[in-house]
Amino acid sequence: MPRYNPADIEPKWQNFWAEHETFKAPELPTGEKLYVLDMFPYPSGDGLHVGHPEGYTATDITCRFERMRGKSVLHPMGFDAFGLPAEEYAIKTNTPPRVSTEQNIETFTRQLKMLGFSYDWSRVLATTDVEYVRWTQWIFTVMFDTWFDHDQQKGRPIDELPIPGAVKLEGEQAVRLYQDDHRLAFQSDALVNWCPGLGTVLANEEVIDGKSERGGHPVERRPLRQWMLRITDYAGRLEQDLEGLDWSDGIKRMQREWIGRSTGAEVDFYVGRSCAPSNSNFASWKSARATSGFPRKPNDEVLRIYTTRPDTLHGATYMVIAPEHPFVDRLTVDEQKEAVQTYCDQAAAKSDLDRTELAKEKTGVFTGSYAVNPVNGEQVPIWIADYVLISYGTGAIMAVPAHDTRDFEFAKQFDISVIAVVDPGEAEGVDRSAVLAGSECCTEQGVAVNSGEYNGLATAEFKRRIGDDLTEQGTGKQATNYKLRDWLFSRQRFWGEPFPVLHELDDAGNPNGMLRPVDPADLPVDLPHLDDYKPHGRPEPPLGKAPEDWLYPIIDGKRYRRETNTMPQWAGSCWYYLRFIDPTNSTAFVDPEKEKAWMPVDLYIGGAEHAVLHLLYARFWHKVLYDRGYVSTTEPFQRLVNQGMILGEPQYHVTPELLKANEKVLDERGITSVRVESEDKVTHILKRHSGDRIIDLSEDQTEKRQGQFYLAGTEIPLTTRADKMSKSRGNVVNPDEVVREYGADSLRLYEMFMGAFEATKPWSMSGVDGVRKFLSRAWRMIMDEDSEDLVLHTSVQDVAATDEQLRVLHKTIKAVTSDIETLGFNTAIARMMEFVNFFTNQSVRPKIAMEQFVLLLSPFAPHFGEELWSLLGHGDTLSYEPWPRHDDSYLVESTIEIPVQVLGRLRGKIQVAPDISKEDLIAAAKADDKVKPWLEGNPIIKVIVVPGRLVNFVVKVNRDEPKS
RNA sequence: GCCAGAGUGGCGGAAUUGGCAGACGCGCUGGAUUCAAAAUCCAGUGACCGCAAGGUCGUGUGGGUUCAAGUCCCACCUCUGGUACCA
Repeated sequence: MPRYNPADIEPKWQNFWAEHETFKAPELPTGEKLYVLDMFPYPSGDGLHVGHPEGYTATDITCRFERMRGKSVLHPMGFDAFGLPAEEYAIKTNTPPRVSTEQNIETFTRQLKMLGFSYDWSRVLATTDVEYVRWTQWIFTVMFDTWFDHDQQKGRPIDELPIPGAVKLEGEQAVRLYQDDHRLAFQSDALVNWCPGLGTVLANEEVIDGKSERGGHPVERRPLRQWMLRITDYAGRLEQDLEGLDWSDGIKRMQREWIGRSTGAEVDFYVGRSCAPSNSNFASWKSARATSGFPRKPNDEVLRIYTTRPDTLHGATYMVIAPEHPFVDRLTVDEQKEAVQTYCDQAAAKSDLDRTELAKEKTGVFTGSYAVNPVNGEQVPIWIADYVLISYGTGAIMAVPAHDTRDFEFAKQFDISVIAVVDPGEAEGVDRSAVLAGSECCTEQGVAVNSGEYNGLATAEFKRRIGDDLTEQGTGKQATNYKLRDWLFSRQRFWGEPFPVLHELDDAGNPNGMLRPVDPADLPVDLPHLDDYKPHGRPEPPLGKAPEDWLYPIIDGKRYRRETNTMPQWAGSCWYYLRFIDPTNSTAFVDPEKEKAWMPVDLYIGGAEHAVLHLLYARFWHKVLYDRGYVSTTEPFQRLVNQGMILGEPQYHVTPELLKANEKVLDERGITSVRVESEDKVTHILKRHSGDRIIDLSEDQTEKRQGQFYLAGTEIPLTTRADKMSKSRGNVVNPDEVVREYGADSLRLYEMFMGAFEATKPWSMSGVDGVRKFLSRAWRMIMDEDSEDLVLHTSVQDVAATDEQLRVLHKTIKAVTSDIETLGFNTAIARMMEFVNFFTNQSVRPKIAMEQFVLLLSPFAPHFGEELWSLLGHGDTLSYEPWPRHDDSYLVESTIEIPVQVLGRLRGKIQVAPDISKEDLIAAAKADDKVKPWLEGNPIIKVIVVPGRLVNFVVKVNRDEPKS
């Protein structure tokens, strides 16, 4: 009695594929190429999550489908294995990170293979592989060797950097320092995100709401010397090139917002040498500027600000500089020194979290000095306030309270005058007179007032005019700014790539500030063995405790100290898609010919959580490699699709109050609960005992009345909600268990059947059961389950198909093919279910139809497909069988059903020939028994006919004579 | 607060873009098979009224456009994600 038994057939075919290297990709594509990539997993200690196989199955279906359509498919897999979580796990389990990482990779590999993905496993890599690290470090040296030429908008070799004569005169050291100052990889002393909980600094992208993305530890601002990558130089191109990419609008928008391009003007306000500049000094400064023009770098005489609204210059009633601004000291008058000092100290002590969450009320302090507004010669007071950030624009602003909400709040707080310079007109929701009187703030565009010669200009025109005027006067210029900050690239942890950089030491053994990249021939710089690599909460990296011979290499008689920071987790994932093309190359990171043949990635699938991290960083590295001639495309990932998140099964929640009030009732029913906290809310998930396990309530323990769920037979209201899978909620689904119980093909099929690929959707174990039943039904459609041996069902015969059978078959081929092309996997499966429902009822099932069906199903359920393909009498794998093609001529039906509406409501249905004429169709509709009564006594005004779809009669209803 | 996306039976979800709402699956009900059960097969299954034929209502809420609205427009509510002094 051979039933469908995945436990037998799945390992069998997995072994077959491995033995025959069925999915080995050619070195170079033969014919049309297709590079399909999954976001490689981070091999955590928990093993694969059911979220992983969702994307992996989607790419696998696409690959298997396209292989059958004759394309050369590259479909690799690897592991992103450096970084914090792996290291934390290693510490927790007290194993060296390399050992625990390798164990985790082994688990992941076993699980991935168990799911039957058609990866070319000969290309597998991990970012922690020494040979991989070598090339990650090599790419870093390329970044180190590159400066960004803003005129050409291109990264160029550092020895092409023009050195100013003055620097040259200072000697070789000065030249080297000047170069270091321009490299894409450089060191900086800026304020960084220091996370004591993790014992490392973090990139801006890794800080969310003032907490670390990993672990949610608080993050504080600290000045520390760190390695940075000059991603801001590429901000313009990173934004622009999004245009040509086939990504979802959502992800593009998120990247655009993160890059945060804005255009406006930089304007110099005269501050002179004294704290209250005089009019005559201002006048002479202004006339000097008219001839000298706007300097690239401002001197001490001016305070340079950035604004997106140069049209509101006349409304600037005060200025603000950030507490960290270099002019704070010299602009502070003696009487204000103490107050300013106190304020700046407070601001420095504030964490990012304090600055944002406690930002309800504006704070600030007056410096006592004034600047002169270049457009009208007015003196305006200069304040210090932490609502201005040192890291954006010039760290200083002109404040226009009438037309900027933040400035308005500040002005109200400190009683500063408000002058309206934009008349918003009679717009809805705007109190025009209040705005003009300065008692309300309006940020909308409008027409200029109180702006001297500019009065009457519309905002856009004003901006253009004043931009030109400022340029001519040498007091300002158009400027573009980005929210994006340079990428903080070093970490004070052990488990990452060591920087291939050496610090030159002087005779006393101290670094002299000179850097030397490690020679490419000496790469990789491997991690040394450390007995203790644990973080200690201080910013000194653990590699500082490395053995002397590692830490202090001697080259050409010179002693160096190695850089002891390590690279962040993101380094390895920035270029892995390139290494997959040529994973064993020992002379280059990728062979140029192969790179050209396979790139770009045609389909990239992964979670949306990488929108501003991995996807931004990888694009940046790719552009640098492109500029330096190492890759042939400007963008790495042509088409990107984000899979939706898979949530746990819905669970029943009650509020803490209800739980307390109903303790007794719940107890009597053997119901227990699990407390969960999310954000600031606390709820309790109701659970019950099953043996010695605690599981979720069953459906019949609840009931729905008037749209509200209650605990069955009680008045206790329940909220039902599907949440992210987490151990604390007890709703994590383990793929191993699913495969054991239902098989890999069922898991794959279910993940695709759950709903739209990009939608968030809840897990349901009975849904897995449903697709498993479908596979069993499909098995029985072809195989005789009652026989002792593996024989075909007697209905499966080598005969021609009937017209109806052909129609069903070709309809299915057509639908499944186009659904796979658009990643509409759920509906493709529904169509195949319909096919099985139809053919199970056929007493004769043409073998050819069964074979075509098996081919259609095989990308979804590959083990099932291979097994039946072989039972249908084929000797080899079906992986390269031609994909079934549909023939439209089989799809035509002899009669079609047309709905007939009267006044837009369905009143009848008629059977007609598909090619019926309009007139005949109307006549047939009128004649229909169900339709007739609705037309009687009501004159037809209009008839709407949509050929092949419907007929709709628009009638004049005669109210006086109701129809009988 | 701002910016996206979503809200469809008891549940997961379909719906060629304005043309028969609820495909497909789960669950449920009834029947067949069985000593019995599991499995399987068949039928039914949005709500309400009706013996029935049939009718009325129905895609978060309220309005609108249209012969026709889940789909388009306006206002609002709820949920999910992103973002948060970026001048």
